[in-house]
Amino acid sequence: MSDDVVAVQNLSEETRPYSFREAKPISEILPMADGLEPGEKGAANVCIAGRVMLIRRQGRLIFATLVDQSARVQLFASASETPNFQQFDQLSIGDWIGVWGPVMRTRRGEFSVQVHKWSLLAENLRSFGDKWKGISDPDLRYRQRYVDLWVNPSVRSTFTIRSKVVSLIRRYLEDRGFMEVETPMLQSIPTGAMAEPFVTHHNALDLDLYLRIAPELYLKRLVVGGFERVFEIGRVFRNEGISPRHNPEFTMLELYQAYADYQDIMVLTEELVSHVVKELFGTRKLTYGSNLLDFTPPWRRESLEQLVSERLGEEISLEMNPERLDALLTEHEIEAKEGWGVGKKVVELYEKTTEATLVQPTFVLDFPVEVSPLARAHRKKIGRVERFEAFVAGRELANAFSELNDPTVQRKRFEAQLREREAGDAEAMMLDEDYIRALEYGLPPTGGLGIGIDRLVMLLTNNQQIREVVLFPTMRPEV
RNA sequence: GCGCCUCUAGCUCAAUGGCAGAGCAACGGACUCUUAAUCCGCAGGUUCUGGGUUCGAAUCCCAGGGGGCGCACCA
Repeated sequence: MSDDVVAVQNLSEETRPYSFREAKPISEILPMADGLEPGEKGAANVCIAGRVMLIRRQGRLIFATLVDQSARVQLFASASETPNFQQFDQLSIGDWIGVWGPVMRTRRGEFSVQVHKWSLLAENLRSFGDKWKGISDPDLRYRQRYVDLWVNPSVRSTFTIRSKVVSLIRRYLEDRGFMEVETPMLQSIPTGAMAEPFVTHHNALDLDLYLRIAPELYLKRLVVGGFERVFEIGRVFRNEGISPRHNPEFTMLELYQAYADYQDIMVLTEELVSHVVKELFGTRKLTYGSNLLDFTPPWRRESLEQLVSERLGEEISLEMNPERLDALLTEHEIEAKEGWGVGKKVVELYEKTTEATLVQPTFVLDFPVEVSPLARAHRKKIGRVERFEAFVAGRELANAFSELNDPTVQRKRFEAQLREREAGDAEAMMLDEDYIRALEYGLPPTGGLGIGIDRLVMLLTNNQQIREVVLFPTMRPEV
């Protein structure tokens, strides 16, 4: 035994160990149950640590359930063999202890660790809630996630999966030659998406700065700079309403691949997502709500106009009769705002009527140029851009395009956005002069992709609420 | 931002105009093979806050606060 394991003389602060590093994960000792008969004690001693989450006192015999990150196991403490038995008897649910002793099977057959030596690592002074129901009040769960994680095992599982998802994506992209980079979160021109930013202030520069709403323009600058495959997984911030599907800060994956177009990115997207699903669950199918989703490539590819036409049973296109389009908007209770062009109206109609019906993974292609200021014009279809959104279970999973790389056209697109901004649209995209300058140096043909990690994790963990996949969702401060 | 719902002991919940309760947790005691759930005992409250109606309010009304859901916005 090392010096780490301090013999327990009493439970005072001074005797508590500063480390307990020889503890093994409980999951590693569980296989030692093999071959043990009920009532039999094993030969080997083990050392484990964790929280006491249940205690069953039988007088001079105590059963407890010790839980660590990996698993749980029963502790068996007897007055005759456990030192400081009286103190052990006084343990509370939630106390952290380290234990040393042989494995065994109780007479009833439960695999256990006998407590031959133990140490209080940290005391729990508070309640972990109802022994059976734990805590369920959402407010309490989000504010005190450290309790939620102990009393609701599925919560721990959700965040374990989240971590694996990010890790799998990172490894997948690195294996394909992508380089991970970090770009500014504090930006003087918050652009690259349509959203309202958070404002902050830098004192030394006496300068208002904005929390980024997207890393997009910086990542494309890096492609101009010669990094041909870059990605960033990071937080973005949007000053908008909070809802079951929106948290003010959320995590985006963005990637850019030189010499690729949106067709290449489509293949990358379906392969990336189906790879993650396969690695996590061993299959490319998964249940979300009442739907069985099949991520096996290739996913359906269909133009936005075709999809909305199918849905409504009549031809919808940018070239359709404008009066008929307006009539359809009215029919579907969409109130057209000042300045909406045909493209915006068609997209609104699509969003209102069609998006929710796209259950199986679907690539929605070729958006109107009007709603896509950073995407490159379609090589064949006038008025459209080479852009797709991936939809799954009625929700947007990814947004991607062949990147617009003509500085003159880009300037005109920004100027159109500026006019919308002046007309009162606070979320219209802002002009970034340096980005235009970067394009003037030459951006090769490039495909780009954005995936909302939180939404992806919701899908993969069968959660309908973003707060279930964000460890500490944004809340008002406690009063 | 708008609408609807909700807030009772540390936790999970009862009590719907008439004495604020239970289970779990806590606390005291008993118990050497238990499995969320032994037995006995003991405590535990600004019923979110502030007004109002009423003989009487956890309950009805008004305002405020926290939370949830829907809409809007978006990813």
